[in-house]
Amino acid sequence: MASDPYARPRAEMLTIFSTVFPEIPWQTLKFQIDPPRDPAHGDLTSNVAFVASARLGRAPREAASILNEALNANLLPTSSIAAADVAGPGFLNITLRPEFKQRAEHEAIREILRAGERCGNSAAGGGKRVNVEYVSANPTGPMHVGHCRGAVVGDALANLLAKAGYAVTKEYYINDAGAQVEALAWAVYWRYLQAIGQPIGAEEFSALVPGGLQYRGEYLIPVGRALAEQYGLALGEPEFLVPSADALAVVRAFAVNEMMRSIREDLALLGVVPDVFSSERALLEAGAADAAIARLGKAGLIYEGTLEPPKGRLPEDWEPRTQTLFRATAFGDETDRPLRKSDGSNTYFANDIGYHADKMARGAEILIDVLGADHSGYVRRMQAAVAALSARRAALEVVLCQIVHVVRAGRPVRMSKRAGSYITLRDLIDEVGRDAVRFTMLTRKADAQMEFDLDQAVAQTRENPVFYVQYAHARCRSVLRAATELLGAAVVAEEALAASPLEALGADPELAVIRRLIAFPRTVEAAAQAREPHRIAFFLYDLAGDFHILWNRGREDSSFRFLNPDRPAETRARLALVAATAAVIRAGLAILGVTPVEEMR
RNA sequence: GCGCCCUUAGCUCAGUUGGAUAGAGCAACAGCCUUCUAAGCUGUGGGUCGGUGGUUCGAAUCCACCAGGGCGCGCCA
Repeated sequence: MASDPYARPRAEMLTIFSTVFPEIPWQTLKFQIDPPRDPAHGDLTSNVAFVASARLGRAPREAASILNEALNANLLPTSSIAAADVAGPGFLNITLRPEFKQRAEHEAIREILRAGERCGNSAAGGGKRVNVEYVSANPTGPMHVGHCRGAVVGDALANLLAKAGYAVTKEYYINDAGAQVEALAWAVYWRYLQAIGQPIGAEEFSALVPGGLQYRGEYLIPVGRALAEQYGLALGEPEFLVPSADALAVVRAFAVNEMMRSIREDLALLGVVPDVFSSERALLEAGAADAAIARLGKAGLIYEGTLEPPKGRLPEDWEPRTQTLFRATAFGDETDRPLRKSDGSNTYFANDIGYHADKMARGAEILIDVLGADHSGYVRRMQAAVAALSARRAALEVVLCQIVHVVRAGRPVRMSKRAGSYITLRDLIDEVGRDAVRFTMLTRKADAQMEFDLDQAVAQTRENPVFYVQYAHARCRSVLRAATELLGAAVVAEEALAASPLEALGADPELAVIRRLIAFPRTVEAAAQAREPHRIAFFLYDLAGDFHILWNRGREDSSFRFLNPDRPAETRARLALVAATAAVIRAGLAILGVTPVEEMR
C-alpha cells in the first residue's frame, strides 16, 4: 500500500496549530495541504487560512499571517518543514527541508520499485463490496460500437475500484426474459425453416409473428443451421410455419445461448471478462422479482392507480389505465412507476428491481450501473427502488455513457442497423486493435459525447494518446534493456534499483517526473472516488509527456543520458527513475486494461 | 411542454470535487538527430470558460434564470 510522502509535514502543521490555537477544532476543519499545481508555489501549499479565517475572526490574508508566524515560530530543528510563506490572497506555501524532501521523493521511488505493478494500490475503499454492472447488451445480436464504451468504462472503473481497495464484482445482466428475446426466437425460427428446406419469405412470415418479424440480419443464419443440425425437423413439425410454444421455447433458449457465446467472445476480445453473468429469466423463475415487489408491498409502496398523462405531449392513443404502481415519488422520482403491463406480466423495471435486490442480497454494499445515455430517464426510478428496498441504506450509483460517433478522416462512419452497415465491436477491434479501442474510449469523460476517430486511434504520433503512452513505456524498457547489456541483469532488477543510491537525481525534468510519480496514488484514489477512470488515461498521458521531455534532454545534453558508464551511481539512480516510470505506466495501463508494449520499431 | 446531461483557444478535449496568471493535442510559424527509439523534443502566437444575475475572501467549478446541442418522457428494453 502506498504511504503518503507528505503525511509528516501535515501532521507537524496540525500539531503546531493545535498547540497555539487549542480553541480551534483543526481536526474537523476541511482544509488541504497538497503539492501545488505550480512548483513556484512551494513544495506544499495550504488553504488553511481561508478555512480557518472565520474561526480566527480575521480576513484570510491576516489569518494567513497569523498562522504563518505561529508556524515559523514553532518549527523544530528536526521538523520536515523548513519555512512557510504567505502568498497570494492567503495561501500558506511551505518549503520542506531539502533532506526531508529528498528522502520522501527517494522513498516514493523505492516504494514504486518494490511494489512493481501493485504500486498505487490503496486501501481507501476499505474492502467495501461494490458490484459494477456493465455492458448488459441484449442477447439479440452481435455487440456493436454502441455497447463498447459502456463495456470499457465499466471494466476500467471496476479495475480502478479494485485498485483503490474495494472488493469488486464485475457483472453482466442477461436480458433474456422480455419481448426482445421472444422476437429473437421467432427470427431464429425463421432461419431454421430456411435451414431445413422450408423457406418462407420475410414478409409472409412476418405476418405470422406477433409484433412482426424483427431481427432480419444475416447473423442469425448460422444459428438457424445449427438448430437444424441439432434438432432436425423436430421443431417444425407438423405445420412448419408457426412453432409450438414448446418448440419456440427451445429455439429461444438455443438462440440466447448462441448470442451469449458470441457476446462473450467479443467481450473477451476486448479484454472484458465479467465475474458473474446474471440471467433475468433465471431470477424471474426463482421468484426474485415477486419477492422484491412483495417487500415493497409490505412497506406500503405498491398500489393500484392511474398515472397522469405526460405533460405537453399527449400520445395519440393515450387513455387512463389502472396499473400496479411503485411509489417512486417517495424516493425522489417525479412520478410513480408501473410494475405490470396490461397483460399482467412484469415490466422490465419490475424484473430489474428483483435483480438489484438480488445484488444486494449477495452482499453488494455499493451498486453501480454503467448505462447508455438513452437510459437516463430510467435512473431515478431504479435509484428510488434501491433506496426503498434497502430502507435508504444502499444507494445505486449510475454512470451514464454518452454516444460515440465513429469517424474516419473527420467524416462520420454511419452505423445504422437498418442500413445493415453498422460497425460491430469485432470490426472495430480488427481495425484498430484492442488496446487502442480501450484507451481511446477512456480519453473522454463518460458523460460527454465523443468522436472515435479510426485514423487517430492507429496514428503513431503524439495526438494518439495510446501510442504516446505506449511509446514512453517502450522507451523505458529500451533503456533498461540497454542497461542490462551494459551492467548485467542483477543491477537492473527492480529490487536492486530500489536499493540504489538516488542522490544524483535532482534536475528539473527529473523532478517533474518524480512529482508525477508521487501523484499516482492520489490520482487513483481521486479517480476511484469520482468513479472516473478517464482520469487515469490523462494521468498516463501527462506522465508520458514528462518522460519524453526527460528523454530528449539526454539528446540535447549528453550529461542527461540515462546510461553513463563513467558515473555508475548516477546511472543507477536514473535507471531507478526509469524503472519506476515504467512500473507506474504499467500499473496505470492495467487499470485501463491496456497491454504495455515492450518495444516499438 | 417537462426531466437529465453537455457548452472552455479556429478544431478535439482536460481542468486534482471552490483556490493563485484557465491547461494539453491538432492546425500555423521557427528550431533540435555521429549517442539509451526524432513515432520524439523546444519555442512563438491564440480565451468576455455560451449569456446574465447571485452565494463566497475567492467561481470554468455551487445556485437561479435565459440561449444553443444531445438523450429521455404510461404496457420497449
